[in-house]
Formats: sequence, structure tokens, C-alpha cells
Amino acid sequence: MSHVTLEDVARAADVSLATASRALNGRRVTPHLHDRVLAAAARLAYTPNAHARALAGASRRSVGVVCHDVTDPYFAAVAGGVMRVAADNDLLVMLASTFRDPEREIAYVSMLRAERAPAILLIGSGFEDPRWERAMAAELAPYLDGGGRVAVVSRHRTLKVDSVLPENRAGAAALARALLDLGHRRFAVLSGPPELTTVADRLGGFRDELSAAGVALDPAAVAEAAFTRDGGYQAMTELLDRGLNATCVFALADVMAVGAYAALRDRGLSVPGDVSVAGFDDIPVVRDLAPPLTTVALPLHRLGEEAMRLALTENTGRRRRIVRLPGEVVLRASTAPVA
Amino acid sequence: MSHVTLEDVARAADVSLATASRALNGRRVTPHLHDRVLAAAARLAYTPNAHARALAGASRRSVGVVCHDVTDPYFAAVAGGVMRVAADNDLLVMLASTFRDPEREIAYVSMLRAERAPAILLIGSGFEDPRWERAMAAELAPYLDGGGRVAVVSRHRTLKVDSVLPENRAGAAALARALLDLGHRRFAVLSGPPELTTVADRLGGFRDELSAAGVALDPAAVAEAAFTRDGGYQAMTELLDRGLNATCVFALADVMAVGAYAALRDRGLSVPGDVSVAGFDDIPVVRDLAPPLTTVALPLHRLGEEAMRLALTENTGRRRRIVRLPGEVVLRASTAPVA
DNA sequence: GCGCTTTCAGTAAGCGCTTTCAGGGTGCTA
DNA sequence: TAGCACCCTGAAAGCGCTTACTGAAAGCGC
Repeated sequence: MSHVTLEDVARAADVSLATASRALNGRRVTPHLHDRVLAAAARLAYTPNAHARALAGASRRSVGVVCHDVTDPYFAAVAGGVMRVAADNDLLVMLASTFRDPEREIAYVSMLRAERAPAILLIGSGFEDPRWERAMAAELAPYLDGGGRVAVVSRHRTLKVDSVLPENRAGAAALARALLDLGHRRFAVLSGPPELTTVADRLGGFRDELSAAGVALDPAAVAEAAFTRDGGYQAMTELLDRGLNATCVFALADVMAVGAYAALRDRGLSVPGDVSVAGFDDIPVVRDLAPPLTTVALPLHRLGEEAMRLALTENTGRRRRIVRLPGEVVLRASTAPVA
Repeated sequence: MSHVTLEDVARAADVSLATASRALNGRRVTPHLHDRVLAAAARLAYTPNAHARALAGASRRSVGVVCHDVTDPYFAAVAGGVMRVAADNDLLVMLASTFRDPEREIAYVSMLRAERAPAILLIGSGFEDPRWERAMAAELAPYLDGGGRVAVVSRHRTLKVDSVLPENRAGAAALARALLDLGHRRFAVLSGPPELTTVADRLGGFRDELSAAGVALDPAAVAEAAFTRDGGYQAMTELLDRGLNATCVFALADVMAVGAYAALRDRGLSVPGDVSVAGFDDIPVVRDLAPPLTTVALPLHRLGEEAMRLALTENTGRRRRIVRLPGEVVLRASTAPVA
């Protein structure tokens, strides 16, 4: 058995295609016919073919969201915000995970473009590599020309589109200040891949604020690894192997801090007794760690909501819109004052 | 500027529409013309209109996944598995979050049906309410008739479709046995909404195994709340207020156990010193809690992978296929032997 | 060199829907 | 009762693409 089409419905209701279409879309039709069409549609379990509809010029109802990894609580939270707003607007969300592969990211945008999604959201740090950013810009340009909406979270540089930007630099600086206030002077950093703009911003903000206070960040005390829990574990272990000489470790993302906790625990070191730990993002789980993690709280849901809102409303101005959302330092038990 | 169409490409390459289409789809075409078409397409930044393509009968490339809540680590992990397999097969995934609202769930399936997605995955417990399950079955029937593929994770009863079923009942029973072996006799349970089949199965398995060992589960020691972290906090608090008289608390989901930890901490109670805690699922974060959580480990990624695989391969038999995945009890530091 | 098969480009017929346009009732006015 | 406006319904034209089907040219054997 094949699909039930509008024609089947029209025939069953004994009206023309046009009338059936109008009745189903709430256009003016005699109540009598209207009911007959709806009844026929229900009886046949009719579902309009969205492709045909889209092709014929109706508006599309599903937006595309591309993020690095749905499995990461950070993206899950942001996606949650996106979905809430999407649901309020009766939109279907197509969520894609790129696993931080720029090639796959571009492939996804291309697919979304093919689907003629009315809007595309790019969630998550862009790449410092100008080659990729340019390729992405090239992919996006014709889409924008064709009336597509694009909004990004946490991504800037090359892409000239509406953006929601967490204040990574300022947040990291504020955290540095708070940690200095606690008396810390010797720091270590658990860093992600330097080609991510988020990494560059957070590390830069932290380092600069330290410098301003006359505290130098030893390059040897910065360990790079994947921007994940396991990356955090690995980076922390590496630092420990090198002989950690810091009173406080700053993980550039909370997920890395989680890994760091595990690494520290495996060595029998206590937080914050032996070393203080701070993160960035305030993903939900960190307040349930033991000890609860000091971090820079970003309004994760709002990041997603604002991005969706940007994509939903027309940009009437000539310049791209930018929504900056500040982070707030939250001191919890994972950081202790230096004795 | 409007969209670049295949016709534009054909004109630019000075060939017919058919030839352009064939060249772009890798069908046999003289190399010379082939190159000319590809060059023209690249020059014009052409992207085929997926809707037109779908309408014209080409195969669809995006599957729909409906889950309760992307924000929940359980679903994130399962979705991760789905996405990996989807990516391997070059499929785009449309992920939707229903926030456990059955009405929204059906609306999403309807939209996916309209999109003529080649497959629909339902991730997460169904509802005991036969009204909803029947409505869902009615929505799915014509889709299946029309050649759509459906696979579900963790859902059974009414829906007669290919399924991946974690062995909730057996897992809970095995956990009960393990806890009994530790000497526990007085238990409390943090339960989710009883209308979720998952809740019914886990609770049933646990209770039955206890009974078999001659241990009764006091109905007053079962607290119901939302199947979330906050639900766990609330249920645990309620139990504590009632005067907890158990040596071990079983949270029907790890996320609830996380909330329970917080509630216990707020009362100054230690795990497992004052009370042992066990969960179910083994979401990634629980091994990083302090203390690491005893739980029934489900192969979360595999749940998603298997479901995607079921949806991707044809069911040649006459009966629905069922993949049962066992859970494994993992004893960690959150449960201690009774002195 | 003739008639056959084989190859490959082009023509055209939809896929299922929305929407413009035209036509035919109906109710009103004169 | 004739004339004019309206309001609805129905017929038909696409939306952009794939894919038979058609036809021409080229390759082959005799």
C-alpha cells in the first residue's frame, strides 16, 4: 500500500484538489465541504507530503542545528534552550553532531542547505584555521543570499552572521581575579585544542589577567588535550607526571575539570586540600561533584534560546547582530584560599 | 537573488537537464561533459533541492529520532550511538525532544511522517496509558504501510515494531541480589512516574527479587518523583522527612541518584557511611561522583547503535525483531556491606 | 559498405502540493 | 426582472528534480 495523497482525500470527499488543500490549510471554504474534507483526511490517516509542500512554496518548518557533540553536557544544555524556543514556535529541530570534524560540519551545512531549512544554527567554537572558516563562509553565503537565516553560538572571526557570544575572555579574566584573591600565584591550565576559538579566548583572558597582576603563567604548566572529560583526565595526568607545581588548576571547560578530578583521585590527591580546581561553563553536573566545582557560570539555556530567537527574527539593520552573554564566577568548594 | 537550480547549471554547462542530473549523481556520462557540469555547479555554488529530489523519488537521507530530553545524559549517550551509525551511513539525524509530553511526541512523529523520513526512532520509555500508546500505534501504522522503518529503544507493550530492549527487569533483579549479598535487608526506592514502562519494569524486577529472598519492600519506602536529577533530590528529601529506615536506597535511574546524593549531602549524611545508594543506567558521569555510584551498567551507546541498525536493515522475517541488551551490575564505592 | 547492437544525450512525464486564474452560482440593487 | 458584485469552487500551471523513453551516432561483423 502506497501513500495517501491529497488527491485521494479529495476524491473521497468528492471535491477538487484545490478545495481539499484549502480546507486542510484553513482557507475559506464552505463549512459543509470543510468538514467533509477533514473527515476524509482523518479516515484515510492522511499526512501531507512535506516535500511536495515545500516544493510548492509553503514555508518550511524545521530548522537545522549543528553542534560538536550532543553527548557533551555543554551542548546538551544549549540544545535544550534551542529546542524550547523551537517547540514554542512549532518548529522541528534537526540536530547534527560533527564530533569536531570541520569537514563533517561543512557537509552537514550543505545537507541543511539542500533541505532548504529556513534557519541554520551553528553551536560551538569555530576553528582558528582560516581555511575551514573560509570554506564554511563560502557554504553559507549562497544560503544567506537565498534568504536563509543563520545564527551562531560562540563563534566569530570569519563568519559575519548574527551571533551569541559568551564572554569567554572576560569570564576567564574574572575567574583569574577571583583565584588571585584567594591567594593563588602558581597556576596550571588544562587546555583544549588551540585551534578552537573558545580555547584561545579563555586561555588569553586568563593569562592576560594574571600578567596584569604580575603573575606569569608557566608555559610548561599548560597541558593540551581534547576538550572532553577524557581529555581533562589525560592533561591532568600529564601535568602530574611532569611534577605539578601549582596550587590551582584551571580547566578551560567543566568537562575537563571532571576528568581532572578523576586523575587527581587516582593519585590520591584531594581537592581542594592538595590543589584547587576551577572550570568554565557551569554544566549542571558540576554542582553535584564532590567537591562542587568552582567555575564561570554561563547561562547555557539562554545561549541556545537567544540564538534561536536571532534566527527567528529578521535582522532589519545593516550590521550583524551580536548578543553578548556574560559569565559569572561561582566560587564553590573546589577552590580554597592559600594558607 | 534566488536559488541556483539544476536548470541554471545545465544552461551554464550547455547540456540538458537530464545530463546535468546524471553527471551530478555519478551516472554514466562522457567525461568531458561530466567535468563541464561539475565545474558549472561549483562555480554557481549549486546545491540540489532536497525536497524536489525527494519528491522526484530519490531516497531520503535523514532519519528522525524522538527522545524525551536531550539534556538527560542517558538520552545523550543513546543519541550518541545513533549518530555514530547514522554518520557512518551518511545520514542526517533529526533529533527531537518531547520533554515527556505524549502529545508532543505524537506531533513529532506526524511531522517526521510528513517529511517522509525513511526511518523513525523512538528512544525512551513508552507510556503505560493505553490511550497514548494506541494513538501512537495509529500514527505509526500508515507510516509503516508506506514503507517507513520504525525502531524503538526501551518501549514495548502496544507497539509492534523492531525494538531494542535493555533488560530492565533482569538488571534490577541482579542488582537486588547483589545488594542482598552485601547484607542489606531494608531498602528504599526512588521511583519515577509509574506510567513509564521503564519504571514499572525496574521496580517490578527489584521488588520481585527481594520477595524471592523473603525480603519485603515497604510501600512507604517508595517515593515517586520526576525521572530527573531534581526528581531524585525531591524523592530523597521526602523519604528523609518521613524518617528513612533503610540501609540502602535504589534510584531507578542514575540521574535520580545524583539528586539523591545532593539531598543526602544537604542533610549531612554520608554515602555509603549512613546509607548506601545504587542507581541504574551507568551514565558517564556517575563514575566521577564522590563516591562513585554502584549501578546497573547499560551499554548506552549500543542501545542507540542497535536501534539505528535495526532501522537501517530490512526485516525479512514476519515477526518484529527484538534485540535484548543485558545490564551488568557494577559495584562501586556508594554501596557498602552492612556491618 | 550495410544492417545490427550499443552508448549516451535529450525530451518529457510525472512526484504531491499550493495558488493563480477563470467561471458559475448567489444575493443584492435598480 | 435584468444587471452587477461577490464568493466559492475547479481547472491548470508550476515548484526542481529523477528517470523512463526516444532517437541519433558510433562501433561491430559479415
